[in-house]
Amino acid sequence: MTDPDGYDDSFDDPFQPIGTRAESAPAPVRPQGGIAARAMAARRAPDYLTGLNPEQRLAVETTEGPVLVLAGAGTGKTRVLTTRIAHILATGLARPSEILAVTFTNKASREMKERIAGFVGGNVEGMAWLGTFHSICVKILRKHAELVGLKSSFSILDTDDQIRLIKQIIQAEGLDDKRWTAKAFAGMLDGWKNRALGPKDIPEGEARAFANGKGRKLYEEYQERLSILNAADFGDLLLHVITLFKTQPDVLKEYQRRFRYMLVDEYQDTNIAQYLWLRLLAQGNPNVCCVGDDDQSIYGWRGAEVDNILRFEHDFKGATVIRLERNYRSTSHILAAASHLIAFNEGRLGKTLFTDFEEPDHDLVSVASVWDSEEEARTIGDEIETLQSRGHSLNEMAVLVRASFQMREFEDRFVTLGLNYRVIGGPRFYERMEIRDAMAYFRCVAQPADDLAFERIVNTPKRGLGDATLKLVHGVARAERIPLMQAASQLIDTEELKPKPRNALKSVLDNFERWRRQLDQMKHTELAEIILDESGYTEMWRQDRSAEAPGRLDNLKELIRSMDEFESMAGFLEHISLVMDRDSADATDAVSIMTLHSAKGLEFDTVFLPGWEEGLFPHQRALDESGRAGLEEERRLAYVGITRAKKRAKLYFASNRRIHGLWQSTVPSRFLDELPPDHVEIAEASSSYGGYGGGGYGPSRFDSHDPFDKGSYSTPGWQRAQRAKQSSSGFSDGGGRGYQSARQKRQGPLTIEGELVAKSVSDTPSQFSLGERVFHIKFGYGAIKSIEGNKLTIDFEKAGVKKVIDSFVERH
DNA sequence: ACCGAAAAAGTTTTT
DNA sequence: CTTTTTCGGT
Repeated sequence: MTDPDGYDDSFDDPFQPIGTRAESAPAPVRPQGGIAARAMAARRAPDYLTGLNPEQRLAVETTEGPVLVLAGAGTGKTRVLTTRIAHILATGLARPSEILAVTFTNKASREMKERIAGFVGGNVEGMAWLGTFHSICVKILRKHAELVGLKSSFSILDTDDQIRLIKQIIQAEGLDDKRWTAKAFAGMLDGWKNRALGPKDIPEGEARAFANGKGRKLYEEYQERLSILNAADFGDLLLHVITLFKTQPDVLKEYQRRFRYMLVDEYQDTNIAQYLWLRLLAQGNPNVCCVGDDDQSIYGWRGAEVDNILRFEHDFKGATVIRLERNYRSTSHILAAASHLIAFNEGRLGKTLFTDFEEPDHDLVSVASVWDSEEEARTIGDEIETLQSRGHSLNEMAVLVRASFQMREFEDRFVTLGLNYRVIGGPRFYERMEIRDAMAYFRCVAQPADDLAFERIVNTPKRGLGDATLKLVHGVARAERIPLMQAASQLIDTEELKPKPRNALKSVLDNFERWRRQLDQMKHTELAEIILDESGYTEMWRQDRSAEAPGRLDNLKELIRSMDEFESMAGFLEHISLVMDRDSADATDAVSIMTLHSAKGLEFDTVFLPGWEEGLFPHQRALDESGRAGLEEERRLAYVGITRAKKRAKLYFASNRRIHGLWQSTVPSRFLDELPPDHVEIAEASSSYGGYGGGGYGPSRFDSHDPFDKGSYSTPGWQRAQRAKQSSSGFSDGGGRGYQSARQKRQGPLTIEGELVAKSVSDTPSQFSLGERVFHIKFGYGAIKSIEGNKLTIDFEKAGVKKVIDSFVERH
């Protein structure tokens, strides 16, 4: 791309439309459905359309007006999106630079680019407006920065910079930064910005909730600081563009005119700000196509507004809604399980997935009970080995957990088994300490006014420049209104500093000056190496004898290697703030371990789903904090998990789990009871199972290990779903008394029609006394050493000292 | 200014 | 039980 902002791109489109467009003609405006257009499309019977089913084809060919494509899991969503773009290009309806295609992640936009390239023959450079919400906003903002009070060279703060900045503001305000943490405020800020609320717009209640009513003031101050630093945080990228569009009608018109067709991926994940952004653009042009699945909305907790997709028809008048329900991924059992489960949710647009993929020998969805997380890992490890020995590739297997702490147990087990695995997710490459440090050095060289970067590395490695010195520098900087580095160099010339810090500071500044001079003279990768070397940074890690140190050095090498792809240091820094995920394109065969959240969009032949227990999944916190909505989001997460499986879905629940160091008994997840019995098998009981089911709580049909007993299937929720499902035929299952009466007796978490009312841990004082001899199903006999509420510390005769919950032991 | 010990907290994640 | 962050002593 010759033009860096891709905006004033000339008409040298790399795509040659299949249509009859004259070479020098301006963009054709053709009435959709016009005879010529249809003839044009028909003439070639383009091969890109031939493999589509009727709904997919409709979604591709309905180019005019608002379109909502409800694409269930595995129904070819990405295919529709990319084919639609290819179709618009091929029929000459728009040029590549006139299509806006928005995704959430860089990964998604990269994939889309690749797939469009497949259609159009390699060159997708013309698709200047295919990218994430944020990258597109940056592109717009760089062009019009002055109109919203920024300079075009503004820098983008990442989460870490943001937190440190907030911390400074909180301290400057004289607040206790322990009582009012920067992290907490960052969370509130995020919430506000997700809803497109500026300092003046935030609700009074929320403004008061933080720091004795200083919330609004802090927000204002934070924005002020950002503008002084000529910086924007991630939320600002969107908000500034919204402001720009609202205050500059001519600019808005320009973009409305430019974007003839707009596409949004994963629409169920959009927040309010993103919605408003889209609405502004769509005002001038109704050709908006949003693709999403309300049943896969799992990011409500970070601001995603399911309402956006639920209200689409209302918001975009005359919208065509197309449902993609034919699933190309999973067996009928897996689909039945997922569909039955998700039917328990109320607020949904409703889709029913179906498939032709039906063979008598398909595995049922399996549910297995295990004693504890250790046995869970052992069982899954064994099953993986069995599958592997039958010739299944490890790449086609995944363990999907609810929370990351569950991963360790599997890693441990797989290590002892010598099973190859990879963990997906976790800290991103660019979030690692060493990468951020190195980046801060580069930023200081390339952007001398980058205070946050300077602060980060001024004393890394240790140079004897602590708080005291830094405070002085800060004081000068604030008084003179100059960047920290400039302030530091002034300070050196005075006598205010003691000789030791003074020399240290001087040597740091001298270094930066030297590096800056070398910036234009040598290759940026070479300079980067020199910087890390001469600053003593690499040496610092070489001295470090901790286990991670070698890995960190490797990461630094990797960082330098990745810089090679960029033209210059500045070019590298420009891109890095928005795009830098490590491409772990690992060729080795390995089982994947990841959270359910990071599994969205992926698929595997076999999916292992451990930890289906109340409190963990659905997670207690989701229930406590968001009630019904929280439960429904958890259920969607379960739906996402099951639908990742192509051939085999295997679910597990443990009767006992160690949470925060103490053993707790657990109840099988209500989601297990929401699965359709005909498509589920209860897996064989494990040998080590002691016959102690459910930890003394109410029964679940999964307490039974008799493979012939599929349980009663009569929980209230199950009946409700049955009624919903069969309401057309008037059929209703009348059973269920047995379970209900048992449920009323149980002492565990109290639920009323799926809504949790009591907390998980009982607050009644323990009925045990010190020194008492007790029996525990796992650890055997022991004596009570101490009691804290319902937590007992017990010295077991065989197992040693353990902490357990009192409901776990009985008097003896 | 730096290091070690104690205390606190401990879903989910992208840009 | 772990990991991370903070506090206090040297």
